[in-house]
Amino acid sequence: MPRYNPAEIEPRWQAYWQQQATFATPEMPNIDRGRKRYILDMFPYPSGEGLHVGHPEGYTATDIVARFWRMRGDTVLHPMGFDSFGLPAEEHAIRTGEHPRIQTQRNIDNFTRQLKMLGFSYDWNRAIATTDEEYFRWTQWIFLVIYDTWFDTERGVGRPIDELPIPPEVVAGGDNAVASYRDSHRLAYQDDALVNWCPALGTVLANEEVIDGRSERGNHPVQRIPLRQWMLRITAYAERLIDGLDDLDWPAGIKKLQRDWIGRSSGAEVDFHVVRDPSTDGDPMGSFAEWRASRASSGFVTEPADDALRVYTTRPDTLFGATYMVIAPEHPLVDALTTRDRAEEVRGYRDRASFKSDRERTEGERAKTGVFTGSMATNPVTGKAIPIWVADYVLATYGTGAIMAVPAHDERDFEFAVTYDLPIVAVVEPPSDFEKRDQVIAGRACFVGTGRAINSDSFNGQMTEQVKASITQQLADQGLGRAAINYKLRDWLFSRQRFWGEPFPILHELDADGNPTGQKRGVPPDQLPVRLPDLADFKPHGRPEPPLEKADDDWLFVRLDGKLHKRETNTMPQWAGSCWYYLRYIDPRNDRAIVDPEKEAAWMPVDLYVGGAEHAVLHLLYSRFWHKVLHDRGHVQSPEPFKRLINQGMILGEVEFTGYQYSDGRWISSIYVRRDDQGNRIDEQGTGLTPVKVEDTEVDKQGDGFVLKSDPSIRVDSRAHKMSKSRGNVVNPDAVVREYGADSLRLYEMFMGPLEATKPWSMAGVGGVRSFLDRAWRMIVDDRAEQLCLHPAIVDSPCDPEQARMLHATIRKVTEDTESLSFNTAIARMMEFTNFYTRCESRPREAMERFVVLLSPYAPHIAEELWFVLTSRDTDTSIPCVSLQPWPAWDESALVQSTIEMPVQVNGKVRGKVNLSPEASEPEILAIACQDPRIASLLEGKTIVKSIVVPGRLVNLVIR
RNA sequence: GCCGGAGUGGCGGAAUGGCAGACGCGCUGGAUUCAAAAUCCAGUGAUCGCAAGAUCGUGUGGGUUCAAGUCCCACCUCCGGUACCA
Repeated sequence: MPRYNPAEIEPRWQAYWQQQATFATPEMPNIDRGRKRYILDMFPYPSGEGLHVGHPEGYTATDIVARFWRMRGDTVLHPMGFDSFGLPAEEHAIRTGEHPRIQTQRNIDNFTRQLKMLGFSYDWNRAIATTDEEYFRWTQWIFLVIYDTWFDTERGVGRPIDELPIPPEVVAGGDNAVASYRDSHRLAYQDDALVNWCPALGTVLANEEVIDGRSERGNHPVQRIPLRQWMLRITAYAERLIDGLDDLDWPAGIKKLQRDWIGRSSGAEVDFHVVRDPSTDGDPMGSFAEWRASRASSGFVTEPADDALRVYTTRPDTLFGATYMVIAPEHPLVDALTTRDRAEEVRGYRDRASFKSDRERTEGERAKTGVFTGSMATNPVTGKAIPIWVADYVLATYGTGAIMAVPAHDERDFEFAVTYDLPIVAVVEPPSDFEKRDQVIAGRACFVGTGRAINSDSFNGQMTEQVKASITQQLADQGLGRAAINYKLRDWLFSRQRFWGEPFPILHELDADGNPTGQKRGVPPDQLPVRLPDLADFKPHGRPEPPLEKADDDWLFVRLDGKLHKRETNTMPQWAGSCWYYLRYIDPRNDRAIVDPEKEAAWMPVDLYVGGAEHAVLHLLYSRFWHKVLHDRGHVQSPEPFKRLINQGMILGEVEFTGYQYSDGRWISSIYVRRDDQGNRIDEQGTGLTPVKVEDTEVDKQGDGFVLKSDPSIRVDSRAHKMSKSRGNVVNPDAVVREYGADSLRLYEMFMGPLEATKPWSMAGVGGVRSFLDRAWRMIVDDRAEQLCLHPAIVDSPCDPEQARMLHATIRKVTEDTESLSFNTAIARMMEFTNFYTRCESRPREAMERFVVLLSPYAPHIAEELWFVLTSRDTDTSIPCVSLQPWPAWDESALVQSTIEMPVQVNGKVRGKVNLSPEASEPEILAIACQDPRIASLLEGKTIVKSIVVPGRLVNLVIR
């Protein structure tokens, strides 16, 4: 019996596509550039759990778009690959001793099987994995490009390191001085950074991988320790990364997220001269010279005057109100500024602050704490001495690590000043409608807005913006300050102490005794890739030292140009491979370059990029940064990698009903509603408020919420949650395909709602789209016949006008909705089509054929099978499969109706409907509307004050 | 706290300022069946009414408009992100 049987149809057509290479992409889009489409998915990390139903959501969307544009005659590049370096494979290796490569390959195979099972039209010949040596060879090569680049701030571009101008005094210092000068300008450099060391994971993490002082992965505690790390100077590209966003067709929210993450602010740097407090007899415990030296090594461009403490502020206009200063506990000048009598207290405070995790610092009330250093500084405009405090509400890593505190106009400073009884001087007059205006002026409240300057000498009366400019200018004239721009973005901590990552292509020079000379160099490109060594033991040793240190000497030591070198043993973070994979798909087997320049110019940029919003800042910012470096160095033509971006929404688990017992205005207990093996209900009293699962059939609507049918005192809350193993609400795509078929899974995920919305799963909904496919099948196939053959209602005669209207309106709606990625409404329209035509006793073949073509990007397997039946392809082998059919066009003339129904409103309420010709003129429409008996009776005895006729839509009569 | 996004039937959702609830799920009734499944047909926002129909209805309160789910103002709730960035 030829019933619709996806289990039989789907593997057969998948094999056919593979055999016929239906979706192979040409090397070059050999037609004009406007007709190429690069449609990209965020490639998955191949986890041991296999595909999650969230993956096929974005993948189906791009697959529909790819198939749609192919059918419209464009040349489409639609590839897939695997982001296969990553922690879980290494953790598995540590647990089992099995090499990560083996498990990774197994997972890739499983993912590939699952992706093929869903019928995606990827060009599998272009598949890549970031763990392939031939792939990471080029990841290493790009690192060498970054290492070989410095950022020319004057021109705003990255340039080769040998074009870096060397100041004469550096040249005078000899080769080593020149080398370290260059190193300090490279986009990839080593630095002693305060890093997030996670003892449980045995690695250092990026700021982005730490959430509330715990690791994003595994939720382990994270400590801050200083360690020599590789950094990428992404901050040099901050401005370019902001500017580049303008031309991108990305969701406004994501652009804003990136802008805020980069966090550009403009203001001024101000130098405060430091004086000792004459009331204390202490001398400083460190020297300014030492401090200046330490700042120089961390890349400061200009140095403050000898005895100056430099701050950054966005509000230089409030300088007259700066009544004290604060430096971060980690500020290098803390010792130098601390007087002997304050030493013990300051050291105690600093130690406490360093032991606090980020979580503790930000937890709870966040009450401001701090200690006085004993030193004073001179406010450069008032000339008054103001105290310098140490407090952990000032961050060492932003600005200069020190601030001028203006308690009258900054809420944090205000809070601190109140706590420690520091003076508060208002210098900006709040507008008259500001509630606490008088309290602000009296120094008893805080105002952060802008206004007219007061208590500011010659600046009094000027508006904030003007004062900012004038004070900055005055400070610059006196050499005490200058306009400055700051970014929240920090340089990218790029090394990891892991085994399962790309080794750095860097060699450290050793002297005759085997000690590092401090000189390093890149591995010559012809010696790439630097492969991972064979390790017998993957276990971390609990020290912040990379596992590759355990490698054999053969791997570890390299003789090059007569000198012995030790390899860098850190590995790159998982982001590295995903930073440029979109380029490799264009030319995946090229062994001379990352990508052929001609092909890159022809295919880039990516026209549509679909993936989860969790990558809004990290992956998408890192990728853009690498792309811009490659662009500056002439390796790619496109300035930006991803022209259009769409974030698919998260898929939640099925809606759960949860019951609570509520009494006397509070929760008294939770009620467990469960069933035993025999299906009998078990009730038990709990003590806490443990969530209680309730069957939805036991729930009754009452008022605003739900109650349990059997016991209305039990309130029921309905809500969908994130899918998680612990909640047991994870949906497995394999199981869905087994029960309903891949086409149903694809169609359901697109039918759930808008692509970008968060939406809960519903297995009944999958059944719904499956029954649509069943109906579509029975519309065309005679499922009662013995053989696979056409339904007897299929006829060769043309459509009647009504059928033609349905057909062409459907073509139009599906075309427009597919273009705008409104897949849910396109599917709804195809359902209407099917409902209409299954009621027709004769179904013209032309309508059926075009419908199947429309369906094919959405449900490609059943479409191929129905196309096969409709076109008798078994007898006429010249007919190509439906995936290669041209997309149908609609005929406007078929959409024209002889009469249309028009609602007639009286005073804005619909009171009747009239049928009339679409060409009727306004007076005609009005006349017909007033003749309608119901309308006429309402008009009796009234006058029409106004009448609105919207041709083709409605009539509204305003009467009195 | 701040920044995004969203609040529409029992549920997922649809609606260029122009008939609110397309399409699907669920539910109710009917046909078919020995029976069930499957399928097909009809109904399904609420209230009132035998009916024709009437009134109310898109988180809350105001406003603009002939006309508001849609635009404006204020507020509430939920979800996501972020966290002392001077």
